[in-house]
This record gives sequence, C-alpha cells and structure tokens, in this order.
Amino acid sequence: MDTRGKMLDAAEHVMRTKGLARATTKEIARESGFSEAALYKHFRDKTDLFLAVLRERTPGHLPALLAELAERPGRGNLRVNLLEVVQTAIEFYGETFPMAASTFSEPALLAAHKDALVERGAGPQHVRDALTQYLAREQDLGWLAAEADPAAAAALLLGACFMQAFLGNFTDQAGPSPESLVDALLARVA
Amino acid sequence: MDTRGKMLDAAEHVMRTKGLARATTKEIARESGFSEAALYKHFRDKTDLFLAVLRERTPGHLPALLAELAERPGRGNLRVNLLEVVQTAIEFYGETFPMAASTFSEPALLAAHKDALVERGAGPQHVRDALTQYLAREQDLGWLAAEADPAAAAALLLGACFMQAFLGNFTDQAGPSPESLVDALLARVA
DNA sequence: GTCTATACTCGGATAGAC
DNA sequence: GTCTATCCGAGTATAGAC
Repeated sequence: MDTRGKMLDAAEHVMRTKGLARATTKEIARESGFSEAALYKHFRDKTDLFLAVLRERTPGHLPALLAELAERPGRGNLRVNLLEVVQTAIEFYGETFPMAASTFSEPALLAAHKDALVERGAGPQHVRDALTQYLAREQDLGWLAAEADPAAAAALLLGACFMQAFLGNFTDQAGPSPESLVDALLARVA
Repeated sequence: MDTRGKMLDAAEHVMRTKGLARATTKEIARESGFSEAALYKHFRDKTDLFLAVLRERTPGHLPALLAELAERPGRGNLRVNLLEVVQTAIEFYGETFPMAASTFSEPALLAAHKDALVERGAGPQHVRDALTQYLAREQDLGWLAAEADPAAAAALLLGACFMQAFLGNFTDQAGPSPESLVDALLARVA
C-alpha cells in the first residue's frame, strides 16, 4: 500500500471511530504513521483529504448489485432478488450512514461533496433510481403487476433500509426482517 | 421570552444555519445578545446546551399526529389518514434530519442524546412504533387486510419519508409523491 | 518525500468586577 | 445575572532541514 493509501485508511478509521469532529490532522497523522506535514504533501488541505475518503473509501456493493441485476433481470425470481437487495442495502447504509450523516455538521463539506458527486454523475439518489429501473424492467417482463409503481416501491424499500441504519444507533431492538419488508411490498402486487 | 429561551433559540438558529461544527459558544453568544460567560450560567457546558436544544426545540407535529390518530382510529378513512402521516412525516424529517444527522460527527454527543431519549422514553423508533400500533388498530377494525404486516408497513412508509429528507439535500428532483407512496403500500393490501 | 519545529488562530471555559 | 478580560489547549497549516 502506498503512502497516500495508508493516509486514506487512517483518515477513514479515525473518522469512523472518533467521529468527523475529532478527526484532526494530528490524530490522522499519528494513526497513519506519518507526520502532519507529510499529509499536506498529498492533500491540499483537510477538506481535500475528507473528500478523497468519501470518494475512494465508500463501499460499492449495493451499486454493484443493482448494476448486476440490471444486466441480468431474468436471474432468479423477483422476490429472491429483492431480498438480496434489502440485505445488501441494510449492510451498505449501515456502513455509510454515520459518515454521510456527519457531513451535515459542516455545510461547506456537504456542499463540496455534493458537487463532487454531481461532477461524476453519482450520488445516493442514483441507487434509488437504479432499483426503480430494475423494477420497471421486471414489470415489462411481466413479473411485477402492471399497476405497480416502480419508483414508489423503490423509495419504500430502500427508505426502510436507510432508516434502519439510522435507528440501529438509537435502539437495540431489531426492526422488521428483510423478508417481511419485501413481502409487505409485494403482497398481492406481484 | 426569558434569557434561557433566547439562548436556546440562538443556539438552534446557529446550528441550523452554520452547522453543528461552526456552532461555537462565541457565535451563539453573539447571536443571542448575551456574553459567553452568561451562557455558562445557564448551561453547564456546550454539550449541555446542545442537548437542551435537541430536547426542547425538536418539532412535535408528527408525534402529535400519531397520538391523535391512536385516540381516534375511526376518524376519516385509512388512506386519507396515511396521506396526512406521510405529508407530516416528510416535513418533520426535513426539519429534524440535518441536526440529528450532525450529531453523528460527535459520538459523545450522540451517545448522550441517546441516553437522554431513553431516560424519558422517547426516540425516533417510538414514532415508527406509534404508526405500527395505529395500523394494527385499523387492522383489528377490519380496515386493513388481516394478512398485512403493520410493522413492515410502518417501516416502509416512514423510511421513504426519512430518506426523502436526506435525498433532498443531494438532488433537486422530487421523489415519489405522498399519494404514490401510500397507494403503493395499500394497493390490494387494504 | 518526510521530518521537526513552530507560527497562528480559534474555541471552550473561568475569574473577578459590577 | 451579566459583563469584560483573559487563560489555556487544540487544531490547521507552513517553513526549512535532511
């Protein structure tokens, strides 16, 4: 692993464990094994470092799964596929929510991150759009009722996963199971 | 309005406009019209002030609506009631999400806030539970299909509203309408 | 490329007068 | 209860040597 990569790893680790507010250049330097000065040779400033972490250390299994489903709509059946989507989404949001949420404490960082996402055509809404398109495809193929609303169904399903990632930090009691979520959505619609 | 109230208002305003990270005691003192020293006569420290804002300046219209529905299940019909829940929830989460999310940048503050919520039997999961109970009541009364899953339905509906509050900060394109969300959930289930 | 040392600023908190 | 003044520590960033 190169120097820059070690710095990104250290920054991510500190951000996750101590929180964005306590993710100082001193702490990140110490954790990475390099000096603070070295940090500034690889990143313009602290914001640049954080944006790099958000850009290069965000897990991609949920987008990857949705991309895979888009190319193979016939694979397995709808319910099984959605179940995998829910399980992957709960994991994905569980990993990404704390850091994404943290950026709301620094509007300048949030705005810069948003701009960076727009720049490269990414962002959280694209995940929802991808699921919407997958559902529309299944609908075209006849596996989802014609009256169903793909966009609304995607918003409901991913919303429940997203909220669960948030609630997990406030209570120990588990929410509805993935199966019950998918079934509540598909019951008599599929 | 008393001194303490003005300080809370100022703190909330600064937190909302500049973000939690830039909500300094200096800035809050300036905005409230009092000195920093005065701040510390009314609040033990900065964390105490923030917790007070979270406790006393969180809007209550969504919990209020759910409490009202619980006492009057027969009022209007299910679809109309859920539509009002969705509209109120989108507004509620839109107002509360930025500040709630910000606390993830300071794990100590988040933990203290969580403990305070547990202490007084409150918290975001109670909103979801309240909707679940309302749906279960409607189910008992026969307005919701016996096979429906109240807990899953509540998680789906509120999750979509919650996520919309988040996505609103990343894209201008509106998500599914409240009507489409409710209808997607009730279609052939109710 | 990396280090040590340091400059500079800002934020939290308190002392003491009124 | 509120103010002015101030202390102290921490955090970002840079200078300059190697």
